[in-house]
Amino acid sequence: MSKDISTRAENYSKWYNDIVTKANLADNSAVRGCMVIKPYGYAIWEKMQQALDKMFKDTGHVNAYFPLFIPKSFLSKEAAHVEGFAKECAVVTHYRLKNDENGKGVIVDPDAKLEEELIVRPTSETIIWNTYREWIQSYRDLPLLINQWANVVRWEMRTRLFLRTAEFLWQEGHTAHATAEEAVEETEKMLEVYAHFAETFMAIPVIKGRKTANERFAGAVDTYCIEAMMQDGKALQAGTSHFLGQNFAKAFDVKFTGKDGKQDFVWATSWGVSTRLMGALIMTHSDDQGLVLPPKLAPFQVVIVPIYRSDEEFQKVCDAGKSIKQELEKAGISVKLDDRDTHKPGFKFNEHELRGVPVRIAIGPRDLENGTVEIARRDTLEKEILHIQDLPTKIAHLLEQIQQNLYTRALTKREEQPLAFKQW
RNA sequence: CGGGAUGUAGCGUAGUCCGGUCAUCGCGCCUGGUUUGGGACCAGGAGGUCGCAAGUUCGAAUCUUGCCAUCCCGACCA
Repeated sequence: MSKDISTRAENYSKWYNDIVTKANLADNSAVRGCMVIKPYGYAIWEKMQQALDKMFKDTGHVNAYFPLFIPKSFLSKEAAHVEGFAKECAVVTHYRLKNDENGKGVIVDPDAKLEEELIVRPTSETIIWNTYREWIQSYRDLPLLINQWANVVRWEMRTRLFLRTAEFLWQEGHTAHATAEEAVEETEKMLEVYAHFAETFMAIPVIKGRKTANERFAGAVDTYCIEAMMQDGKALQAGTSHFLGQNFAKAFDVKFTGKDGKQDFVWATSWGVSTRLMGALIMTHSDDQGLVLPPKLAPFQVVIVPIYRSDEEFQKVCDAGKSIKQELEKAGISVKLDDRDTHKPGFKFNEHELRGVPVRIAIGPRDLENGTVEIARRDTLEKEILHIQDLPTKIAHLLEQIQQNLYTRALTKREEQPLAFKQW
């Protein structure tokens, strides 16, 4: 609550940081610009991954994994690409440490210098297209529709938790096609997938657009993106999909023989979303009480808080809580029973609000007598009393309503924003 | 990478200008008891290289220099 976090009006940036850290999503680490994603934050990311991964697979893609390291020479094969990334690359120059002869600790062993330096991938086009050369000979090998879940490193000067970190998690799709038309179609299709994901799962209305020439991805012919409006009136680029033309095929000499027997370079796309989506999620829905999560991405959708005085009451309300949990789970709702006896109910109420749990159920002795519970929704902070037997259907409905309300609310906010187009 | 600010216990802070029992207070943490429908109360207790490193000085949280980190504004970027 305001006891813990700044308000948006006071200091928007501080409010954002407070939510990330106080809701236990992530923290800065000992490594400059790199964050520790904590279990609760990672659970949200896993939810996003699951939903996206399914959408990728439903559109014909498969997952694979390519190396973290890229030979330096690869990066320079596509001129615009290296131009774009050169300034923010971490470079591996040695492969061994040794004890410092003069004192404590270890030093880099000068004898263990790599013949060719390795770049920690800022993105994987080069290593992937170098590999595709071996995989693609014929039009029969196309299209090649591959996605990778990975971490990448971009040595950013100014970092912010989730929004811009030196290392971040993402997925990168890399597809190869026989024709330009097909590749453009893929680029547009994946942008649609991202837009659909943002609106349906994250409850974030997005605007689809195309980047201008100098905003384009380094090495792309055309860059499409989805942008979302944050509560401070700034737009956040939430996902990009690139039509790469034949740039990388030419750089890595990836040709295929068509039905007509003629050779041609392969057409390419790449597309990605990152842990920055977490930042978008946080900034779009949260309020001065803390995080607000859309039910479809909440690690648990419902929390049950037992209220009791004696040990005997504790047993009774917990038993009731357990059976409610079971009934809700049967209805496909994820539930956590907060049966910690080390914290008071009021403390738990505030904590779960701070962490954005969509629905809270409070159950106490009074409820046991009446066959009711008190439920509270996080988005509006409204409470009502429900009969226990109605819970599965009513809560399922309520969760849908919250999901919808968050979207509508975000859309309204966007429309009310003055046209101050600033970007993160 | 340019401009500005900050760094004292897990968190938030007092003290820094005017060097000298100054390491303050709150939250949190631990123990015991009473509590439990919106962040409980009482009593006791633990916890600190004052960001790091040099320097000035009889003496440095306090002054000087360098470094590191974080935050804000900008440029750049997913």
